[in-house]
Amino acid sequence: MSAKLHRTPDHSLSPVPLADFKVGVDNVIFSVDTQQNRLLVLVVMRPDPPFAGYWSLPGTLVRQGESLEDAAYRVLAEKIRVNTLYLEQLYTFGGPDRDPRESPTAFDVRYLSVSHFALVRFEDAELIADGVSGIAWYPLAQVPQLAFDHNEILAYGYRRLRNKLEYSPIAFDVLPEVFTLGDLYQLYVTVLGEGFSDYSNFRARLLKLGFLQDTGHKASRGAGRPASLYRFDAAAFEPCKDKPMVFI
Amino acid sequence: MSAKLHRTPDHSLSPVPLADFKVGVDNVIFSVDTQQNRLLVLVVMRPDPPFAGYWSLPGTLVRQGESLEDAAYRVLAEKIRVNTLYLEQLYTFGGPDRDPRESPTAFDVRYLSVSHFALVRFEDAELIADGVSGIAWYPLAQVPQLAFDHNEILAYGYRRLRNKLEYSPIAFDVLPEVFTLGDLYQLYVTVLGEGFSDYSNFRARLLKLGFLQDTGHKASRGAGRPASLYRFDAAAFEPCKDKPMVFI
DNA sequence: ATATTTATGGTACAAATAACTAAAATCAGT
DNA sequence: ACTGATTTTAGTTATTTGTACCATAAATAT
Repeated sequence: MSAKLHRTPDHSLSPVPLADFKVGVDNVIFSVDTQQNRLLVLVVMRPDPPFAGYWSLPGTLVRQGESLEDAAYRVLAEKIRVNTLYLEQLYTFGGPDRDPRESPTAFDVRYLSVSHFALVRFEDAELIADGVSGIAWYPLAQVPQLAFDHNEILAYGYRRLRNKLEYSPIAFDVLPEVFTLGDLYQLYVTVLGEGFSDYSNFRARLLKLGFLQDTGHKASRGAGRPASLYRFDAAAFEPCKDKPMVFI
Repeated sequence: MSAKLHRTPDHSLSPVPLADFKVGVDNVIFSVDTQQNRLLVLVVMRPDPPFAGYWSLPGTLVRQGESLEDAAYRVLAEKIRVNTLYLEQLYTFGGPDRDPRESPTAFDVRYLSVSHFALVRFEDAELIADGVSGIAWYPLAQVPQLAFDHNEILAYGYRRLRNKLEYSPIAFDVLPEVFTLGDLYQLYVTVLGEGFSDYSNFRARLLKLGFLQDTGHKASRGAGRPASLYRFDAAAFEPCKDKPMVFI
């Protein structure tokens, strides 16, 4: 708790001590099990203090020479093997007292978390169990109390997921390469609930937007007329950038 | 550049050196001069290196015991005297090499910027000239090259401003307490350009949404029929939370 | 075969948006 | 005090878009 003089960038000499930070990234990683229609969140068990024995969002501290995004990708790669994914920055949580390592007496180090939001394909995703700490997909509704302020971060991520689903083509980062319109609709229902158009109107709208290309193949799984299989056409999506996909 | 062993939270002993950070906040502070219909950004002159003599976004480094938001408010209060304003977190810029103080040889300290987005009423805002460094409102189009990656941050802030204007009642944080529908329309035009509804349809929509209460008074400034003065009714806005105000 | 299930392709109605027209209330100048 | 310019206000109308609902097609299960 040294109260030395620090040189600030704007003025000459200031008696106000600056905080020293370690910066972490914590990832809210979502996936959707399209078989069971469940929205899943990736959590890892903390073996060491603080919060030993608690589940938490997968995170790490940023290393020398590493960008925030690099760190976020690294965490992801340590926990899960995927080839495709979506990732963006979410929000930065940085109040004092958010990490017990920095309180109550020590003003030495602050821990700040730059949270990220990621989506992976459930089928492709292979969890990496390192034997030391647990790792698991949790259905969103059943996520227990997490370490630190991670429940708050998760809530923030879920809000972002819902918003993005409305305007962005992120659904296609979660679905398999080819999918039926029924799959797509179910995905929206699993994440958003039932508060939007019925299947028929959803269908009509998506097809009219014109970025779903029919593969010509059919999917037949059990009863019912076989559904056409579609593929997302990223180029054809461009004009639809600002148009909503669904109306919540 | 010590390569000591660091204790990481998740594992035992790791030879990977973590980065040490100073955390800054940089504010994109917008205002609108409703007299001259100009969108303005607040910039300050840097008296000291790095980037001495460059304009930059007003920023500061986070102090011990201070939250990110507190730091953002502090910067604002140091530069400008206002009673009402809007402020929210924008994005966190944290790559290595974004601050010359951390490169090229030194891995000692990284500088990370948690940018914030703020709106103030131009009439209320009184700039605080501390004599040492300059401070000025710049029309957005005429902002020169700024220090660090601040032009990028500014671009990000402007995108946020446009998006918020579509769905949030932030216009009323910039306008005076009472205003005419013409004022409101002009504000939207200055920020968004001409790419949306004409005045007549804008008017009809806003009035129908029902959160503008007529004060009963009229504004007469020069030629033309005097316009009714309105006030924003925050309570009545609630139901309109998700409805767009304009269509871009 | 017949019922059941799921996919597909519609229609009809209500609501919202965009383009446009006209009237009302002021001012500036003659 | 009339005239024209200017700005606010108040509509009308055509077109598009969203919603609710229905009919048929193509498969499976019994």
